[in-house]
Amino acid sequence: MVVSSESERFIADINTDFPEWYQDVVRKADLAESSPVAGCMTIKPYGYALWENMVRILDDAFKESGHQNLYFPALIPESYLQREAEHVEGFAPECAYVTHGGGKELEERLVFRPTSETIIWQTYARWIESYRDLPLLYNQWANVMRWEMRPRLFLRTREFLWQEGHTAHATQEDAIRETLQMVGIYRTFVEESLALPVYMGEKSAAERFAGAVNTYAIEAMMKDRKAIQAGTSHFLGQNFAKAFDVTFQNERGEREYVWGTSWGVSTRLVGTVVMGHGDEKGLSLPPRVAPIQVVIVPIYREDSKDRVMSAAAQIAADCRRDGIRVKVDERDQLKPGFKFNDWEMRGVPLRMELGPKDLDKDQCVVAERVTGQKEPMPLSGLVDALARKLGETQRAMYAAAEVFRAANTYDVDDYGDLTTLMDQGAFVRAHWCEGPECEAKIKADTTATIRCIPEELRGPGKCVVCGADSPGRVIVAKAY
RNA sequence: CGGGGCGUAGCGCAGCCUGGUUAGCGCGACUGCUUUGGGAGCAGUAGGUCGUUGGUUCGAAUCCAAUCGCCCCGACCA
Repeated sequence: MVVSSESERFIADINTDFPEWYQDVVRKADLAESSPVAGCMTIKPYGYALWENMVRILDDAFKESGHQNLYFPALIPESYLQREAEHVEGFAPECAYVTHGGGKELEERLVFRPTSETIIWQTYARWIESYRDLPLLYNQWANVMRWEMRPRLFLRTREFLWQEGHTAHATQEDAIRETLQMVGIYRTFVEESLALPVYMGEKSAAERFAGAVNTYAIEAMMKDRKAIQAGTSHFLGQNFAKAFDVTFQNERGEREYVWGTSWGVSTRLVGTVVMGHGDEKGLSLPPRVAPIQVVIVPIYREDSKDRVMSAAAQIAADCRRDGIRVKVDERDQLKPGFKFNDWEMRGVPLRMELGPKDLDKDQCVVAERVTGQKEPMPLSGLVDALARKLGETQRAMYAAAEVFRAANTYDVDDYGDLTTLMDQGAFVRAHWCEGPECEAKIKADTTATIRCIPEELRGPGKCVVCGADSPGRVIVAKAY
């Protein structure tokens, strides 16, 4: 416990003060800071590099599945937003407006997009005429604005970065297939690249996207045992097609409304990684998205400096050639011990210590961020060994997150047990009759919500609230 | 928007209750020397409209009012 009391000088204790810990890590790991405008954030280079790595992997997956990127403007005429009744009701309270331009008040106010369905469907109406134009599989990377009342860096900011896919299809089946495909891509990304297991399933009616027929989501467990929605995919039915009159002629020459989907993930994924893997030492990043995968800390005296530094530079060059993201910590005024702690706090998966004693033995010492284990490694074949170790770390982090989630997930059939567990923080798998009253009661009693309805938990039982027949268990948890 | 807490150097804080020289301390920054395998030492230097506005007073970081912002808990949310 000496270690944790030492650490308290730098970041708050993750076990006793999680929100403070989160703030400390985001700021001291140099991910982001708050801005002069309340609720907005400045994403710093280290945090942005993390986001860029996520973007690259996702963007590749979108393109491999046949999607193209495009870009719609940030400003939307207010009247567009009002075309779809449920949609406007859902978003109106959190819209920000542009009212003046060129020194004059505008004739029609412009909404800074809270999401782009309206302007996109307005446009799709002109782009789609025939079944030959379908499907339309488009995505955009953009910023959006929602005037949230309680902002937190990355988790809930008024402006954030995201991607929003908007597709149009000739048939309901195609649109549903697309909706499920995309939430599946998100699941693969979060599990394989962010090393966090998720529950994937449909949202309850109360949690559904405003304007959607069905919403699917992936939910991950954070270190405080709360849930975070890491990605969503919506089957829009023909709601927006009807609101914006988007029709096509089918092969028989008949007019039909198109079927739509939309899906997105945001910079909230950065907060998800922070809270999903962080520990008492700070940030801990999965190798696949870590901006720096290996940091080399050179150790030397004046007489051995040149020798160590040139060896470090050589190793770094070899790593880069094989696609490993490596950095040599050349800061001359800091002691190695400080650097060890600094890079651990910033979540770098592997640290290499390289000093004269190592060079004498043609080796280096490599420490793992997750386990704290140190081991000597020979310089010959080093790059392959590092690549292997990065892969092991990626898998170990997923396994650890899975163990943590399993230890905090309970099948519950008694309502009293459910409320007790929600006070402690946990995922509860409980039967639910699908009645909105029972869902509302859980929320009123515990502030927890039904996060999603996973397919793999389907099966008959009795509702944990009212005892009526239930078609399956759902995930109940407090959420971000 | 309701409840609670807080705004003093880049960061963290003391000073305020009980008004009074030149507003302090730690960390960080800068310079020099010595150091460097788990958070270095010494010496020196720089850095402040005390959140903002107004009021009380001979005199305000300190008392009063308003206002802005931040954090936590609730309602809302990617």
